[in-house]
Amino acid sequence: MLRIGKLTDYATVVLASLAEEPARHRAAAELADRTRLSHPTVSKVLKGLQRAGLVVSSRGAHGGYGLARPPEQITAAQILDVFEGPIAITECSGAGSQCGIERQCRVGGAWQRVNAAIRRALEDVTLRQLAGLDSGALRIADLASEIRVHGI
Amino acid sequence: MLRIGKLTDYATVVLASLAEEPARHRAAAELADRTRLSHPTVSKVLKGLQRAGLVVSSRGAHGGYGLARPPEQITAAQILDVFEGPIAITECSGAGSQCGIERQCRVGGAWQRVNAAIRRALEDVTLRQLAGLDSGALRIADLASEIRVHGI
DNA sequence: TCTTAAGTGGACGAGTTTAGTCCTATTTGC
DNA sequence: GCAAATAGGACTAAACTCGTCCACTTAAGA
Ligand code: FES
Ligand code: FES
Repeated sequence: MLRIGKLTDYATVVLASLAEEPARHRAAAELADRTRLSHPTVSKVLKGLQRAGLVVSSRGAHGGYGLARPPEQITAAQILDVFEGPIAITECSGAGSQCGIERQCRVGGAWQRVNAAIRRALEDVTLRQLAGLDSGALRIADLASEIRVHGI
Repeated sequence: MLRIGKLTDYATVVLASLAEEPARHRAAAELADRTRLSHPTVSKVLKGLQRAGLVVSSRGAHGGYGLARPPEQITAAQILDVFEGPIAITECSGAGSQCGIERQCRVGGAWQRVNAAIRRALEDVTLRQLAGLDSGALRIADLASEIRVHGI
């Protein structure tokens, strides 16, 4: 149903790899090796993440990338924003939207609420959780995933 | 961030239009007029919805489309499924996925949980709510939208 | 100082997906 | 039989995604 781009998926994998040892910096080539992705692609992903402020970089020989913050302070929503852009679930949201039928359509508002709800859910998920580093990580399948929307 | 296709958006608008008077059938041309969309597009959308079982059709002169069920029995998730397909939030989910790095990647599981959470949220939203027909519809902006994910 | 290993930025093209239109066949009411 | 309507599918044009590549910059170390 809903889809995120491959780039975002790659970003998650790369970040998860970095999260294993948050203190250490790693070169793009090393990350490419660990994640089994091609070097140019990992490089592109990291460039985006750096511009977004999720990772910090050091140039020159012995350079590399590291997490800008501890894994529990990086959320899925932040990762999504990097490559998916600020686009909302529907075209008709926010300023400058050229929907054309906004007048006779009351649907827009409801979708935006759904959108906001999803966003909040994504903000509750941290990189630490995505990377499976949480204490309860191994029992992940047993935990109850409870999600609820009130008053859409 | 996450995006749904225009077709899905159109489908919602058309269904909302049908939901205003669930009992009556309407021709595609009339719906096109109401929604300010082009006739071929509305037609395509309705064909899809019919195949998915969300609307029923009658052919021949004086034919038209009507909701297959009352608006409160049609969910946002069902509408999404029609045009967005069964694809999940990431490529690496379910059978036949050719991710290639599944082995060294623990991220997949977490994304699937996020995906499931979003899906449940969408299943809680009915067409009646999307169309703004609910009793509290006019106060929609005041209601608290509460969404939460536990134990991702 | 010079070399080399890294990141930075942007451009590019192939491939895929989406959106919208059109045409033809089929069904039904008059 | 004719007109009005849906059904199905083919088709094209446009948009977007992805992955790659190249020229440039920065810094470490011999
Ligand atoms: S479809 Fe654009 S505002 Fe409703
Ligand atoms: S990226 Fe495919 S399983 Fe993790």
